[in-house]
Amino acid sequence: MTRGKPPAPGSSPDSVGQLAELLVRTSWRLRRGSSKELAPLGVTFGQARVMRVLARAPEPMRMADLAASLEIVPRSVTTMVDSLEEAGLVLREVDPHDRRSVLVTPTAAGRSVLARMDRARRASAEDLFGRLTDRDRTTLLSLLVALNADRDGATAAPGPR
Amino acid sequence: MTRGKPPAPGSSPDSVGQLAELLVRTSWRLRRGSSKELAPLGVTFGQARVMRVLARAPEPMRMADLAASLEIVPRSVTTMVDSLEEAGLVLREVDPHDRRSVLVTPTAAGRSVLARMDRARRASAEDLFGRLTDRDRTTLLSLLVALNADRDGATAAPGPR
DNA sequence: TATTGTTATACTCTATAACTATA
DNA sequence: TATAGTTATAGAGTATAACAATA
Repeated sequence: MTRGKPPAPGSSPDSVGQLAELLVRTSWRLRRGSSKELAPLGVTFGQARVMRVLARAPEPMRMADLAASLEIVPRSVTTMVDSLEEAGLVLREVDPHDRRSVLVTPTAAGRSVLARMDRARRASAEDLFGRLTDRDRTTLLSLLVALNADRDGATAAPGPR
Repeated sequence: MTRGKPPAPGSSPDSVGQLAELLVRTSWRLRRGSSKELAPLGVTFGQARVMRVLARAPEPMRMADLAASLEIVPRSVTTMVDSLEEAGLVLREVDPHDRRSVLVTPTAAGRSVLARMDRARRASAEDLFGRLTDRDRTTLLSLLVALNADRDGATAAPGPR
């Protein structure tokens, strides 16, 4: 279990513990802030994430791919897409190539709301990250990328194991 | 809305958006990993956080202080302490100085389980942060501290506003 | 048989509001 | 009146298992 140099016996008493606590706390703040800004638009944080992924995809996405992309279980996507569909922001279609699959596409209304959602999301993110210098933000970004590196390929989705 | 230099027109298309997404994703991974390691001990992630805060406090804590310290609403603490009390890990006592308040203390059993919880929590954190060098971890820590800085005093608890 | 998405069910965490008991 | 903690209620998100339709 001796990786790089984590278990250095007496150096840092609980450095990773502190990191973990701060990371969770910061993320939670961000989520809370975003939720508050997104509420007037009638979408939740999770639904906004779905829309963002859909907007970036060049083609309609299958439910399973959406789940993998969001790193959540497929069941969770069902509920989110249900809500988005009810709100008229996305469209569910059967994949003609594989009739088991469902393809999700943003509607015109969805694309129109998306801009406002992005602005709301960005406003709350800016509110948090705005207090860092450009350089610090770049550093933070690269550290987060490093933390997520190996896994993106291997353990993208939680999956029932 | 012009803060430091966030809205620099064409520099970073969606740097804060990326940061936000990665932060949430990383935190979620950490939480999922910790939950898995804590499950055999019969405690949830939130309950483990409560125990950690209690263990660090020099004296028994009131429910309200616990809530503020965890940045959650008092109501949420009630459920967590309920579970911990049922499991015999903490004790609820009426504050003799103010009989409206409830003081929470870890029991002997609680303190004994706490070591194992900390080990479980740390194992999953190490699993994530272990891939960073000591220097990078220090950098990340200071960035996270900076992100949480001003607020600690001002908006510690979400509070009903 | 395996896979896709769903229904069914349950749990954690959160939030708001109303209530009780103290102060 | 105000505060501390609770009950009551509701909603978001997650997980697991079982099922129907399709491959």
